[in-house]
Amino acid sequence: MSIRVPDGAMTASGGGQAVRRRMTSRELAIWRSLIDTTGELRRILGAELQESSLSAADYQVLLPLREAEGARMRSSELASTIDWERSRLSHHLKRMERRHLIRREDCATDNRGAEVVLTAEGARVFRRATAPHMRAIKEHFADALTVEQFEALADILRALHSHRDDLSARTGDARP
Amino acid sequence: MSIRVPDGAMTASGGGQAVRRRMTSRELAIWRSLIDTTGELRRILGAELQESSLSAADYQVLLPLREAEGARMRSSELASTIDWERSRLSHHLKRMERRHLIRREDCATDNRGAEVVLTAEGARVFRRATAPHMRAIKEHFADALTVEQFEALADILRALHSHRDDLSARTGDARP
DNA sequence: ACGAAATGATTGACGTATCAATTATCCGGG
DNA sequence: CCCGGATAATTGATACGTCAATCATTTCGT
Repeated sequence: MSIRVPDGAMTASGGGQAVRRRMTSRELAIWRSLIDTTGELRRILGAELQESSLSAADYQVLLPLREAEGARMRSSELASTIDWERSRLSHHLKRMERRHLIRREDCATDNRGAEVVLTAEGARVFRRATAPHMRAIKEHFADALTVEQFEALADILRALHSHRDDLSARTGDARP
Repeated sequence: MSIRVPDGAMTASGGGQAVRRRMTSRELAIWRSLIDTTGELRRILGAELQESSLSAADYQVLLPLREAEGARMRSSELASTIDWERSRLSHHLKRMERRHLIRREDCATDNRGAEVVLTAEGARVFRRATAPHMRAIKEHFADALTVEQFEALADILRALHSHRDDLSARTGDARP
């Protein structure tokens, strides 16, 4: 295994024109492994969080809410902070409100708007979930890698980001 | 690139005892970036596949089915091939059958069993989806990385795998 | 000041994922 | 032979994500 790749020219991230060579089966295998592995990590971490009666989605919502001034945020601001579609957030807040983790109030300065407020219950559940969640991330992810691997991964993620930016700049489709 | 690793003590993957140090905020940030980035890639690739009227899940099911002898497989074999829970597969097959992508037949040698059969329609849709899907993976993923980054990523995924194996060996919980 | 376009947020429909429970069949020990 | 446990697969309940459509309010151009 491990084929010598001619590396025809450039790999985007800074390069100009499109890349012509075909994807190798090794690259494809790495892609699949990446998707499978991160998928499994998601699943495991989600299951661990569940023991604190929170889903990964709940956690994502509660995290910025907890940091916010007065533990409250405009719904749309929250959506853009965690990069969710508005409707997704709306559905999710409904479920979280039913469980008394958050509360929705009308916004004083804009009658269309809604404010999401962290409840005492929500804060309590979140606080209890944090340490075990961090421990789980450490156990299943951070403890697996060397310092060098972390740096390499950060580099790879940077490359993927800037590639994505290049692509959306080229086609001019920033998704709302 | 390719740094000599001092291998200070252990980073699980082969090491014995637990690691005591806390997770750094940088490691946490890399974790979040990994999850976000792969999540977005999933989303993008899923949306692209949709244009061929397939979901990512459909594709995962159809891929091994297409390779199989006679384009048919025992349901449980399919499940373990793609590492899905049986009930997940069952639900999904019901939906795919409704769309005439697959068909279910009784198994001749085991009356409990079911065989999943790829239909002509299923084969056709899958065939048409393949090339655009590969192109999308290349465009959004493979084209972003250098050869060195691919090798580093493969190495990282290997480390995560063997770490997971260590963990489940230690706690003896192979998930069924 | 008025009406059209933009904005903030919600809803309904549908597909998908997970868990627990259920049904039907197979198989091996007594 | 037959009974109990293992195995194959499905079902129902519930939570989650996406899309398109909707509704109310605000903003802006003229």
